[in-house]
Amino acid sequence: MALTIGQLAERAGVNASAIRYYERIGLMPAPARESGQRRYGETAIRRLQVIDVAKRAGFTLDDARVLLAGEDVGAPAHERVRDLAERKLPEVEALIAQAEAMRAWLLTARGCNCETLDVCGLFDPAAEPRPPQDALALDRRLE
Amino acid sequence: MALTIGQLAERAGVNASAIRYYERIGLMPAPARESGQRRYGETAIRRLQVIDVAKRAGFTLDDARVLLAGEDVGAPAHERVRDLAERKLPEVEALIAQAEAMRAWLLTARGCNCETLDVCGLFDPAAEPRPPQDALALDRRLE
DNA sequence: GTGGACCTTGAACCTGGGTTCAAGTCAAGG
DNA sequence: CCTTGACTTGAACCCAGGTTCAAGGTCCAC
Repeated sequence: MALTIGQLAERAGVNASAIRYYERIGLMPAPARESGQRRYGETAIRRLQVIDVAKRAGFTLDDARVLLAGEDVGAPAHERVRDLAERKLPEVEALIAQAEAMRAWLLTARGCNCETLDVCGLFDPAAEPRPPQDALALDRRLE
Repeated sequence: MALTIGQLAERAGVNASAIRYYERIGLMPAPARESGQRRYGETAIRRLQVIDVAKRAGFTLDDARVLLAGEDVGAPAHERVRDLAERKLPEVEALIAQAEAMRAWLLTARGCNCETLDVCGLFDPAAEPRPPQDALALDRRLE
């Protein structure tokens, strides 16, 4: 029933080295060991799933730690979930706005007829793709 | 008429160290020098503007190099602009789709009532924020 | 008792787009 | 002469989220 790190990695669809990394940064608890090797229970799978979905929802691993830390203490999940979601929403909306501006610029750019970039209005400093004033740091973890 | 790197930096709204960096990676040409110091003409300002707008439109500095390299050779700009825009559009559209999925997930998450993450359907592996099949590397340079 | 598959550790490396630092050069002004 | 300020260089550092590597331990079957 107890899983090795390799088995857990396969079941959860992540890399074994990522699991060790999560342990290092305090995101996964240090599991029991048999002759030095980590042994995981079923709950570890769910925990990795939660981390994965949280990442894809735009949270950092730091956010995920907050999410999971309360779980260990027995605090109701919905408070943490709602709180984090509320905080992340404006960031995601800013990201969308910015991406839409990029898209608009690119659509215009497809019709460019300029001989040189010097005369191309697309590249004037006032040209569209402006970040919506608050630089968000979401970008780094979307893949 | 000739600008020092500090003057150019101020006029173009970038950091002097960024200009040196651009020179290092072949994005800005090495300018003439007076007793060891870089002296720039007016064209350098425009070039930095082009780089800035290109970045904001979602291009990498590598893309910008392609854009500008043709300029130096005298090739018509519109071909490069259109080409790059055409290539970048699907990436930006994928980014938008992904961000919209994140947004939808977060909106749902705001209504979470679960006692524990274990039972929360939001975190099931099939839960929404899925990248739209092609992992795009756009994320890293949006700010 | 040996081969191979798996596990362990810490440290170094990767990406992109720069920034920061130390140590040194140069010209002008007081 | 000495200071001040802007410039020069190469190298190291920053962010997040891991991956990769070297050197070694362990388990099981053949």
